[in-house]
Amino acid sequence: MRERNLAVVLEQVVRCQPVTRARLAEQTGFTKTTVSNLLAVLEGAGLVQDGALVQGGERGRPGIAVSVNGDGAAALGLEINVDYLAACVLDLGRRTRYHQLVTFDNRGRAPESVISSLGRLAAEAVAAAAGQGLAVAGATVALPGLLDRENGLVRRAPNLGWTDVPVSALLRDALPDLPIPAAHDNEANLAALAELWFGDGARHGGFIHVSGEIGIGAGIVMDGQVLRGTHGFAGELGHLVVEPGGAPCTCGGRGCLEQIAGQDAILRAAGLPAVTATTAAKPDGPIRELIDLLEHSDQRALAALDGAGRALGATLASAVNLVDPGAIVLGGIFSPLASWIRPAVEAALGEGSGSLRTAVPPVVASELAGNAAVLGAAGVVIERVIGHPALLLSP
Amino acid sequence: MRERNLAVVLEQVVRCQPVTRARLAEQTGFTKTTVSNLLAVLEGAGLVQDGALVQGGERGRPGIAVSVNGDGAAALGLEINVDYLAACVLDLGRRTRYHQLVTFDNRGRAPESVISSLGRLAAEAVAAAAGQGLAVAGATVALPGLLDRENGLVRRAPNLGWTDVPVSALLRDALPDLPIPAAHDNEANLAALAELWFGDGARHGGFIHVSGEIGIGAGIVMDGQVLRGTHGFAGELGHLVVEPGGAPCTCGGRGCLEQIAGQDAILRAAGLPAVTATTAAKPDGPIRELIDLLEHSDQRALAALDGAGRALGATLASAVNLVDPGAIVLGGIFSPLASWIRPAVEAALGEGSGSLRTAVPPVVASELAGNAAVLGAAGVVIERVIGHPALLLSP
DNA sequence: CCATATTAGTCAACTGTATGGATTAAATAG
DNA sequence: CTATTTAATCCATACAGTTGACTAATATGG
Repeated sequence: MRERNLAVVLEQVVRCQPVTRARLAEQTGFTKTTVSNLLAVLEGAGLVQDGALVQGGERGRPGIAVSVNGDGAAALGLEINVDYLAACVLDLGRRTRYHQLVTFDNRGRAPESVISSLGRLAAEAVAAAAGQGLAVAGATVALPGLLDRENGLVRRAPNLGWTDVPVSALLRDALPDLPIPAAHDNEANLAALAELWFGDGARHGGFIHVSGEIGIGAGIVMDGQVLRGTHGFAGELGHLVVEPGGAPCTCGGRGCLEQIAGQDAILRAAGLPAVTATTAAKPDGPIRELIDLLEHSDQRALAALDGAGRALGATLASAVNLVDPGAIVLGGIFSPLASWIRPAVEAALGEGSGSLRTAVPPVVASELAGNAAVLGAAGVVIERVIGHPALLLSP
Repeated sequence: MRERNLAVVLEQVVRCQPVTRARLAEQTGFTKTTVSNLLAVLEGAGLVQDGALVQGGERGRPGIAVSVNGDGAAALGLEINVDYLAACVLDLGRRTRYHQLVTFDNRGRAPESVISSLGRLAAEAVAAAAGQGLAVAGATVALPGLLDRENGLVRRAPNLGWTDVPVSALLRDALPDLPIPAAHDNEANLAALAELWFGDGARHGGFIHVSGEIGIGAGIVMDGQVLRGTHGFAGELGHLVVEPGGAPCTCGGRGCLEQIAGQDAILRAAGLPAVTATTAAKPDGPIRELIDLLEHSDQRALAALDGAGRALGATLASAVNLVDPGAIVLGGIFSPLASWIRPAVEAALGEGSGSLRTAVPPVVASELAGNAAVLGAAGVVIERVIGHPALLLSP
């Protein structure tokens, strides 16, 4: 019970950053006494902080500004991807306090080896955080591939070449011991959550975050949560069929969106060499070359993006009819390409989504681009701390 | 706090029907004393009942079987549809205690008039329930059309001819006053929930319930809840595009599934006259005629269902990739037609859903058919009572 | 047939947590 | 300088669930 109420108060503090105890009492429905007591506990755990005096009304005693303690607990986000490992540390105020990206060709390397490298990266991050007076509360790892979270397995990560890898166990061994047990989740899901917590996804209620990478994934966020599906495989937007009987796809089907609007397909259509593995936001990747072409109004490149956009929009129309999102967020490689791809997406989306709905959801570009997944991973820890502050009490 | 704990205990009682206090204590984590106290409160409210003695282990004192009181509170489900009004009363044991369906051509009638007829039906149902010693705790109304539940409006119900009707207010006036305030929801959503609570949808984890009526709607159930979408318009499966540039649809688009696998399209393809409004499970409707043809292996009819099934399956493949349901449940007109349509659905579904997933979700026929929506409506009340038993305490 | 083990349920004292009303603290208005 | 308003805290109280001992009802085994 205490646990729940601590969470309620802490959530309210986070939402309204500098608040007085009196206002918290109004908002939460607790008495001022209770709020004071709960805040005392949270302050003891280093989660909140008293600040300057603030006068609320016209006259009367000024209140004490309570805010989240930016120098107490911190969250560690980690990411394993095809050609890099990444780590970031966020404080509870959601500011980035440390960020590290190490290029690393992980294809074919043994999972144990990759994860122990990740462990070293994590240890560095924890040390760096400690140097800034931050105590890392927990970590989450972003992984590319299909996960079986119940059993702690990576079912298949085609781009890493992993099959049925017991990540949970490996991570337990490799990561430093932290108060909150380590978690892991799909890259696309975490990127979508990052959009919710750090981008402006929250303004739209629910949304679909489209991650363009080698494949095309989507994270569907509704009511502040990712839609996972019964087996955790929801959001496979890239394998919706756009051209029945079209080009064969790695999934075994034909005419999947991925084959038409995926990174390789776009590059090929634009006359650039396709690459087998690349990161979305890399400043010098093939996407950079593509953008150069686009900025010089290269006709082939423009046509490539128009075609991809139309396919993507038509597919999203299906998703909109099924899921009714408040917005479509273009992430991954689609984020830097948004100016060129958005018009076609919007056009196709408008044609395909029923006129019954008042308005077609707006299509916006993510501002997080390549860092979305790591940020989301750290965000999970932050949400965890806020939702269960009792985990950080007492030894 | 008490409220929550009452709900926890009651939920457990419902789940394990006859249970002893000792077992409840184990399952809920409360002490035996606490369970006893909470049960005393619930018994006072007429929600649970002590039964016969039951011996649990090999030896030792036998426990008292606690079960839901089937003769205490009851739930009223109501439905407004194009050509009928319906009401049903369920007890907390989920048994149907009263059921009434009145044929009524509601097209064009003023909403006030329809709702006051519904009010009379509701009053009869409450009286009938009282005659059986049941106290109706609340009611929910199933409506065909797009709802704005926040503002209590029917936005559009094309088949009823309603636009922006303030149902909430009208219902408040027309329905008898009950301890739990009346609610309303979309027909398709409630049918899906009925499948969850009264069919065997629960076994599959999450599922998509496809309602074939004049149009084709779907209720997506995940984690025991309906996926509503940001504006409450999720599940518009019938307006996913199957044939780009195909036949124009009432929604303004072209080639929507509804135009290929909807009731009218199937009837037409089978060589039967299309009808503008009919209820799925009516024993003497045009669907009955269609089934007659099918049972006599009429080639045109068989081909019609094969074609509709392939279109439906292809569309569902998109839905499966996006939402990852544990099963597809065929409801509405698809339920009686399941034997003939299922093979094509399964075939198309198998082709279109990515091979990444281990298994394509099973396609099953709903056993509830036409009554699903009313049952779901009553089910909502039952869930409400179980989730907030405190609402039925004290005056 | 009776003692013992075993399981179910209740009773009485205890503890933790939030509430309510009064109190102290710090500002502005006149 | 006093009255008023708002903020925060103090202290006694009530509620709810826990703890551990106790009673009740059955089966086992000598």
